[in-house]
Amino acid sequence: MPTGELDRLDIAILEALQENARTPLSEIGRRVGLSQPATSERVKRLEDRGILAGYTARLDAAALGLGMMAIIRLKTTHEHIKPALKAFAEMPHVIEVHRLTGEDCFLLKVLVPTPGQLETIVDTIARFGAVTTSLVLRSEPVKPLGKALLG
Amino acid sequence: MPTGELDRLDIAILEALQENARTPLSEIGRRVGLSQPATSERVKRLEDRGILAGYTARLDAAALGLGMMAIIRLKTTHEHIKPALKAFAEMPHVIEVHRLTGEDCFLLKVLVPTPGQLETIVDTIARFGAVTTSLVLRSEPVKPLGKALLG
DNA sequence: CACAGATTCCGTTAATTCATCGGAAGTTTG
DNA sequence: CAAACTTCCGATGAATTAACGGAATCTGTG
Repeated sequence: MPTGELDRLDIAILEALQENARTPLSEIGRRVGLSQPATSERVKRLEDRGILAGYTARLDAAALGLGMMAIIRLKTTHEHIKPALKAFAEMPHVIEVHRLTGEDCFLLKVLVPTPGQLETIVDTIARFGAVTTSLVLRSEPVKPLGKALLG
Repeated sequence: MPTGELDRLDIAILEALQENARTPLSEIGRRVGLSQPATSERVKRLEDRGILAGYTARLDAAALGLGMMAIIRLKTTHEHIKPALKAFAEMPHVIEVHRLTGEDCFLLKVLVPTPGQLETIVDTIARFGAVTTSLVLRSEPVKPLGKALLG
């Protein structure tokens, strides 16, 4: 069979695990119509295929005192890219780094406890180029990508 | 003690669970120097406090045929905000929605299998205002936010 | 058409992991 | 100083997962 084939059951299992990675396999199996061993085997196969890349805890940033999220865009020149990446890696509040096409070279997602911390980060990054910072007023809950697989 | 206090052990436990939410509690306990029941109790307390908000599977979007990530920014006017949010909720490829301060009102993260799908999404969103789309060339691995808690 | 090989499933059972309990040690409160 | 509280541990029972052997189905081939 081709590598990338997922049937309904696989998708349902992935959805269940994305919603709650601690749902017992017997419970998932019951929902999708499989026994616990069969469900276990499918999960293992999904892991082996690299589709299921791992399991992670969802932390509440606000409850951790990181109540402020910001998006930082950086427009810079080629020679700054490597040093910038290195600097980002060393900033614990920078939780996502994306290299982009278009006007801006990088888009960062940062979580900070205070505006002062954000200022420090922005100042550091501004050494590499032109920075645009936006506060996140509200985020919708991140969507599980089950439905995106059916199209 | 005040609600929001986390000691070294809590942070270590959260880090371990973020790295792999399926690590046995006995193993986590061994690493941080606690028994399995004590570790279990701390995890439960973190859950009750809302700090540990859940557990989720990490899926490999590329392996799922969603190899193209894009960032879409939308600049629009007040009356479009609610309908836009509703529309975003119905688009399975839109996996993150952030409302921003500044020039742009929304920032979206989308995962699509093909450029054609991206075009469809951009066209739909452009009905609400001015759209700026950037392809993501590369993403650094998302950083666990353990170190961000120490400062 | 039959038959080997492969795949995927099930039921059973062993191994692992988790939840619960009673009690000890240390801290805070009155 | 004692009572109440917290957090820990070890032990044990409950739940979950992993590892079988065998049945059913599908695939390709002589």
